[in-house]
Amino acid sequence: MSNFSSSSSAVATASEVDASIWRAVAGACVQIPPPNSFVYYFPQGHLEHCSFSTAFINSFNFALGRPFIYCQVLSIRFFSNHLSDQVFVKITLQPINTYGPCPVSNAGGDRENNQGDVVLFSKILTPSDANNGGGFSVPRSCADMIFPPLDFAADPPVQNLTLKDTNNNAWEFRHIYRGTPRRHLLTTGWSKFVNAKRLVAGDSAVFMRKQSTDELYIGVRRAQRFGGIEGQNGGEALRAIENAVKGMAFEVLYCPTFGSPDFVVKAEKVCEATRTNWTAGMRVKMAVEADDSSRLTWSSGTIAAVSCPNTGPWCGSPWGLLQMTWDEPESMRNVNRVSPWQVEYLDPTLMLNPNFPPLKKLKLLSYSDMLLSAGEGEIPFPTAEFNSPLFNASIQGARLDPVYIPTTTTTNSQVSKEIPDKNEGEPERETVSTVLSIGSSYSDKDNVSPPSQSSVASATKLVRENSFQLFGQIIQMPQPGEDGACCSNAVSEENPVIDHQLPSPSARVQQQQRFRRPSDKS
Amino acid sequence: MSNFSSSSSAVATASEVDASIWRAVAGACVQIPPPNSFVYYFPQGHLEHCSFSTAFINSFNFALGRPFIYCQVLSIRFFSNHLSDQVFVKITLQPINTYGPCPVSNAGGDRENNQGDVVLFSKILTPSDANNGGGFSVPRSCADMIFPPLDFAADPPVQNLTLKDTNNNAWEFRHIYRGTPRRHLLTTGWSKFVNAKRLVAGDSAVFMRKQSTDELYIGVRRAQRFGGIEGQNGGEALRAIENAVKGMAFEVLYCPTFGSPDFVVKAEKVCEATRTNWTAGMRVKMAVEADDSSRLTWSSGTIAAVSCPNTGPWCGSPWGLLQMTWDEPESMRNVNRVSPWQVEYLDPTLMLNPNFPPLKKLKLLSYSDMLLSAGEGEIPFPTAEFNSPLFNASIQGARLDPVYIPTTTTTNSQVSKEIPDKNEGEPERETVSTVLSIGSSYSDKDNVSPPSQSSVASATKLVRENSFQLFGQIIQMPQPGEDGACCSNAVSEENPVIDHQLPSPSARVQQQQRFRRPSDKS
DNA sequence: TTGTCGGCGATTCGCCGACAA
DNA sequence: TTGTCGGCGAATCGCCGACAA
Repeated sequence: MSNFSSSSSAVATASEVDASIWRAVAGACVQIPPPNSFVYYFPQGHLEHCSFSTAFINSFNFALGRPFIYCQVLSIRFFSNHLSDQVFVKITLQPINTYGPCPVSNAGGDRENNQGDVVLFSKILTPSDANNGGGFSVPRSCADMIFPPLDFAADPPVQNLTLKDTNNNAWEFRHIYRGTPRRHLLTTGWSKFVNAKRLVAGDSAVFMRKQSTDELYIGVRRAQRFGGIEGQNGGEALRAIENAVKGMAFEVLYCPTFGSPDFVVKAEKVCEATRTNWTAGMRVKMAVEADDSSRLTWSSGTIAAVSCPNTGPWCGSPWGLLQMTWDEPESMRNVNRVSPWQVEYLDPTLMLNPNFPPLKKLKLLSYSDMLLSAGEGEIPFPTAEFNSPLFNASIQGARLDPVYIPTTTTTNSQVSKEIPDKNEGEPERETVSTVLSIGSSYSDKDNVSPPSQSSVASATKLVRENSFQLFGQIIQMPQPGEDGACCSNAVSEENPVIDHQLPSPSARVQQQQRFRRPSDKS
Repeated sequence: MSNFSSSSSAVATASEVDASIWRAVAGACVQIPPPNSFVYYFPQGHLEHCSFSTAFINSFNFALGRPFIYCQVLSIRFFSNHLSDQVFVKITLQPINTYGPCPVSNAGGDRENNQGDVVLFSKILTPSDANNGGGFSVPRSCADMIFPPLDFAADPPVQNLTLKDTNNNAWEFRHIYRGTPRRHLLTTGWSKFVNAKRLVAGDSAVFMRKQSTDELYIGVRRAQRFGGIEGQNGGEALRAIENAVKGMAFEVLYCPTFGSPDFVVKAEKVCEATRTNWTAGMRVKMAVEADDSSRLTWSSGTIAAVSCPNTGPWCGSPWGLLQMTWDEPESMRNVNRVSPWQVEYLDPTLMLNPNFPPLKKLKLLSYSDMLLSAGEGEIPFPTAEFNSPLFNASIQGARLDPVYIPTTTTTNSQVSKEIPDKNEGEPERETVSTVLSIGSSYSDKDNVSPPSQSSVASATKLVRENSFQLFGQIIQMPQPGEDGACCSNAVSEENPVIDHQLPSPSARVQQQQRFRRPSDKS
């Protein structure tokens, strides 16, 4: 390879990973659309995922013609990076130019394969897990759910476990049940693992068991650190966009990371979410994972603003439409803006229901919170990757403080300063502080309590709005006095240049949704 | 910071670095054009430096209009990455639309500041340095040149040294002179440094001393590994190109790395280099650093092909014009293509002149003067940094003094490179007749007579100035006669000895002569 | 001159209950 | 139930000449 053609991908070498293991490690919040399903591809999100600067994203002219591209998923391949154990996925997409009706929601499409086969338990590493003593405190439920049962007749009960990581390397751990009071511990082998994977307190270990084969796996999730996402090479991303615009099949690469949402979204999710009249002040919730990944919890917040660029390449895009103020800002630190399909409207009438699931405040804030907060120093965290132990040798004398500080002044203490967002170079992003209507309201379907977008439906009818055409149209500030049925009228009748309709996931589709800019006559 | 505006640069946090320290760490082959000088900016090289894929680079339409942009340097700022200690530079450029004649060479422009103030010694870490025992074998010359003198009356002579890294962190090392036979060692503190910087065998440590203040510094150069260059964010690079095309000032970021040449080149170097009629079969040499960075040596090779795109955005660009076949492919592994200004034509008539390099010209120059003044005059500087081949545990006998002074009267050329060989025992001496050495061998300044630079300069002047249409013209591929007319004349007439009887520094096996006729036997 | 090795201390590492939280 | 601590072995780390290369 020549130095003039260094095409080394940022992903380096990687292994293909079993889909069910991949999903377990990626987390329940990550939904990868299945092959053959229909999706919207958001180049803007792709570029953000590749760490392109806001200035670049907002100003570069891609000659897109539209801020999203309707596609069919051709193939999905799951991977794990050899160096970091970071999981990522390669999705091949085929742009579809025929905008037919919304594809019918494929029931169970999200869980098309035997995901239920994998039992998992994840734990955020405590300082004791990561630094001290070389052992790992196994939560009881983890031992019960994942590990083979111990022979409790023995004294102490002990066994050796062999777990495979996502790159199919085997790791041996000594699992013992001892102490007073008794508890499960991983001892011998754990320290090697921690050092080899460069884990620090705040990272997570994901223990998994395939029920069909009783094989054990261990995955790694890293806490948010500096250094950014190792996503697709920027050039490859631009190539992908180029191909997408031409209508050619293209490949994208997505690394699930907290705060970096997927930019390939099931079409029906987009359709459904953009029907809601999102307005500032609305209460919404967003699914986040519980600490042990066993279930989803909700993080609630208020829409601070609904803003959408009215010029530039992303004119009219719903991507990142909602600026949020979260009830627990610490745990949602990097999630200031979300797209409509990521959240769910909270009906105030339901909110008052005492049966509404109360928020779990405590756990989510524990380690990740400390890791990301700037001020207090309760726990000496090695936050900078620079300080994470690479070799055993480096941490000598560091029982409590693995951070080696050079002898004099060092600036490593600048843990995680929150970087102010200058919004430099950002084009006119119109902030609509009052009321916006996107699309029309509709009502049907009864509310269901489990995490489902469908609950939006019943809630939406309470919001009545003026005409706001979502995609590409200049946003009109609605008049507070106007209320009522103007919405559907305005959109469906005022605009003669409706060449494509937003595909709707079900037969209840209405004709008001416009996905194309009037000026974009294809 | 929002997840929708993650503008974190790939460079993360960094410190500004003193220019002279920066240059020492970057290496003598890296020439940063001084402020106010005139340069050519090569977007193609910039994209390659940012690890854009070849496919992207060759196909993306930048609407450049030209494959290079004439600019004036507005400002230069030197940095060091906090995490990797990697040095990089930010250059602000102002495109100049008036294409006047080639700017006159600004004498001394390369050495605008007090670079001679810094004495340096670099050493490639052996496995013992990096892994075993936690100590570092200090080459004698390093101790003599860089460290404060020990009190040799003590037993053992010992002192504590405080060195600052490029991020201004201080590191303490115990420097002791002990063992039988006596030698300099760094013991306590070294292991911490190695682990903190994540150094491995094959990486280099650069020891420096500012003569004016007697301050000590230590820098790090990493061996080539996978993972690629952490250059500018791809988006920022594209922004830069966009601005450049518009004629607006723009900023580029360059990380010196072996095999990734600078894409901001002094205008006169480009002009001069592109005057030559480059043809396949030509013999050229390229300056590379010696192991200890004390001087430059030359790597010679043959132009395998001269190729230039005649379509696309880079039509007619001289960037990467020359495809090379190096005499020592191992050390030039990632340098398959070079640009004309990186190499120097080897005129066969001069090469074979027995009086060619008067070896005693530079003997009065100090160590650092050699290194830092090497770019003086007409010597074209390459932008590649020399790194030794990767180490593995079995490599034996990596030397720091590869210069062997021929003992016969025909001291017309220097033997230069020593390639560590996997075979145990004697490393093979690669004797390359075309290799010149600039600067002196260390320590015995009075005994060694390095070749003068003037001889090199004279060689340059003999490069014939045929009409090579540089800018935008399709390059004609000359018909290279196997040997070229001038070559055969020169060889037979001047000095056939070189080809067949190069003086060998010792009784060691003489390796194949790579100049012109490899099949010749000794 | 200097890279590697075997040797031997001194120093961690890493396993263990004991405690609370 | 489980995070952290002090304690104590035991296994490294790391300093040292001794050798060659």
